[in-house]
Amino acid sequence: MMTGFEPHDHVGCIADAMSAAEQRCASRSLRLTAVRRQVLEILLQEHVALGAYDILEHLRLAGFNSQPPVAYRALDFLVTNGFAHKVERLNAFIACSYPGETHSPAFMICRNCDVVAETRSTPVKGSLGAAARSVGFRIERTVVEAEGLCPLCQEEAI
Amino acid sequence: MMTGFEPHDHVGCIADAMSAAEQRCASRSLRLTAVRRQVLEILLQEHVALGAYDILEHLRLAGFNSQPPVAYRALDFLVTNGFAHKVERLNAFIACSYPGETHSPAFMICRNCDVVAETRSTPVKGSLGAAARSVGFRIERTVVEAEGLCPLCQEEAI
DNA sequence: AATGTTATGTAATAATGTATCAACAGGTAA
DNA sequence: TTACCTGTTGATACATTATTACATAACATT
Ligand SMILES: [Zn+2]
Ligand SMILES: [Zn+2]
Ligand SMILES: [Zn+2]
Ligand SMILES: [Zn+2]
Repeated sequence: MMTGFEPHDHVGCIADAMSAAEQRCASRSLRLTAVRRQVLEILLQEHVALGAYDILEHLRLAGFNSQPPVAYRALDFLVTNGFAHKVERLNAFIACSYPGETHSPAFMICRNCDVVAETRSTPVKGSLGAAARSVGFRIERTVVEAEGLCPLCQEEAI
Repeated sequence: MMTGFEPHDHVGCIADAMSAAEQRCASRSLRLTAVRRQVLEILLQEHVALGAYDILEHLRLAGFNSQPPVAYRALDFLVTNGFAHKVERLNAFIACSYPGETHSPAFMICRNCDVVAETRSTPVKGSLGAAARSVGFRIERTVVEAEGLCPLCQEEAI
């Protein structure tokens, strides 16, 4: 059930995510405008994280003549509403692999090929949560990212 | 044993860290040069994360006429050798609270007052480690950061 | 239609991070 | 000593990432 490293039906993967986004926006009366839809599609094309300026390039190829704030706003919308995440380690963005389910994402980032896989994490249940409780820190959001080598790049490295 | 949120002997906290750094550098034949020492002292002054350009300002106040690469190089040295960490969420750096012990750090970041507390994490033992094993991803380094409200800022918010 | 709200367009700028190369200092080995 | 190697520093320029500010446009409510 891991996207990213394992091969999978990527066309379906994209279609599912888009229709999930449609429905979710409809039911919450969020406006999935042209720019936002386009940015989400761009992110869904690949399981790598794209920088805001990568997004901008793709937007221009798609006929939008956009400046940086346009990309950042669309990304902010997608992140805020759970359709995408920011990968802090890369200052870049990636489509969510589990849209519709509220969750704390965790990422595995291959330092060689830049593929990113998302999984769900439960950081509040682990040592971090214990530390937070012991000092009275109230966790609102967590960033959990692992950097390393994906299965394919491990083979190559041999 | 948590620095950052809890009051503590900060002068001793700084002195301990500096002498630990001295010894460690001596025993490993690492060169704790003037710039590196100064940057570490700057970081140790406060339990907040400082950006590279904040460091540069402090360096200039201390009589160094330094350009960006100087700060980044010194920070890289400190991070590589375990004297400091980068807080990815903030694109900023903080002195290590557990120097001398190799560890995976985790941070609690107050979104209101910017105080950062470091604790140790064991991400490989939790759900992230399980996910990594199940797909064959080899973790080399982890980023674990929690954003929220520190005890003091929770009180204020009432 | 009038109004308030949300989203977009655009220019300029700020903040963060790198590449490059010359100069310099310490150690090592003829 | 001299020559050489290595790591560190100084300095300029450049590249990337992110935000501010303000004007315009689209949408919703009355
Ligand atoms: Zn997700
Ligand atoms: Zn890889
Ligand atoms: Zn540490
Ligand atoms: Zn606080």
